[in-house]
Amino acid sequence: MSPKKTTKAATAVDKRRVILDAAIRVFARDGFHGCRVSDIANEANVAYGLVYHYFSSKDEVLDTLFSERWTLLLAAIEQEDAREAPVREKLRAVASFIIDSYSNDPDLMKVIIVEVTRAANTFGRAHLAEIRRAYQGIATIVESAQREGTFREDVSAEFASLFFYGAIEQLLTGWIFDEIPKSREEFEHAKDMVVETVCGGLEARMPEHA
Amino acid sequence: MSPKKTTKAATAVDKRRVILDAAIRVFARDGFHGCRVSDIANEANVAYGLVYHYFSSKDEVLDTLFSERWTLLLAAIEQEDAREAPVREKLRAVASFIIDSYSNDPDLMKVIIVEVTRAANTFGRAHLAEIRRAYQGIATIVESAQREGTFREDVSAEFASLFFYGAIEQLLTGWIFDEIPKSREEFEHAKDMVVETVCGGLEARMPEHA
DNA sequence: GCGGTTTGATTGGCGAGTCAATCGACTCGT
DNA sequence: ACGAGTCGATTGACTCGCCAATCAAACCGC
Repeated sequence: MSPKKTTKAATAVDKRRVILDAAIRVFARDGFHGCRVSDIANEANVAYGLVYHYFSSKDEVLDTLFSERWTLLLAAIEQEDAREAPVREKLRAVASFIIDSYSNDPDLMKVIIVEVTRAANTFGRAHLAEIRRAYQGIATIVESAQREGTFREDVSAEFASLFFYGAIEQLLTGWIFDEIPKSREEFEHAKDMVVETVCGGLEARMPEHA
Repeated sequence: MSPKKTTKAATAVDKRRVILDAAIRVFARDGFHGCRVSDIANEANVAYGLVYHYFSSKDEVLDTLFSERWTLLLAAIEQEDAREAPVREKLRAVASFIIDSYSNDPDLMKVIIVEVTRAANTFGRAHLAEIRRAYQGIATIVESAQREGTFREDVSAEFASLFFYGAIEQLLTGWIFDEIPKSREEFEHAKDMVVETVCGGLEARMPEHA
């Protein structure tokens, strides 16, 4: 099913990978609809037809890029979910994972967010289930915090997870469209701020009203 | 520049409007890229060419839909901004405006969010300035709350506004893709929860640490 | 010389945008 | 009143470029 160098090895590069990496750059630059398959082939220095040797369609290239990465995110969330630690720490780890993903590979994250996550009409539809799993993972983390009394219960875990994810996505969107500066420090600072804000809003208040 | 019925009036419907309304339905159903101009014309029961009589391109139809509505949002934000009232109330009004817009015209909001706001690559680019103005308006509201001590200052107004808007947008996205139930009560409840969560996280804490 | 890889010219269909022709409301001269 | 003339609104067949996808042939590595 999957290609590769079982025998090839050594000098031969994995062309499939080369194509995927080129696609990331092209999709990020021109958008999925704004580029031609030949642009991808060119960027990869590969013949047009080879793209179709490895992928059955232009869509499948995007699908693959998305799934590859999203799987990692899901794993990260599930791992935090299982861990024994304060909520803040868990959520901070999730925020950190997403933001680091962006800082390490802005193009890929741009493609995932702009072309898949947000374009849920066209593509997202196919990936809705995977996307939903991420929300649910976060919701699970929130729920356990509610159960142990750290988080208030009048904001449902489901909504809380949407807010949390939404805030982070908006952050990335800001970076993607150069609305806000991107530097190592900004990224770190941003993590603190999202977690502070959302967790702050979700934490159960001491009986201190007035 | 603008169309007619100065004399026409009465029976004559404003075809331009009919086309726009049809476009909302078609864009919402099939997506901007997934539909043909002829689909819009058909839905509007109007000849193909008429679309081009009123709009110079398919893009312009979408642009018009976006701007029409976004202008209202900006006005609402600016109005709240100017008003003398507690932050929570102002932000609640903004959240309310957006969520009500969705509940009154889900298709239009779907189009705006899915095809413009989030597709900032293609279209958003053109509307980035307008979109930014919304963020800035919200940020201004946050700033004034910081100045008067209601909101903490270690979460910048700029980021706070991103979180706030992001949370709301994610909410709409959830509704758009049927991830969460949509009923009058859900909408109201959702407003409370976003505002509670975000404002809760942004409010200055009483010197109560431990 | 066989099986998997790589090539790129070719094709087929599609859809945005054009345009020339018709329609019909309103004007105005008689 | 009436009809010829005007001009914007409306029509839909057609063009034209583009691009996803195919495919037959060349090209290895073993």
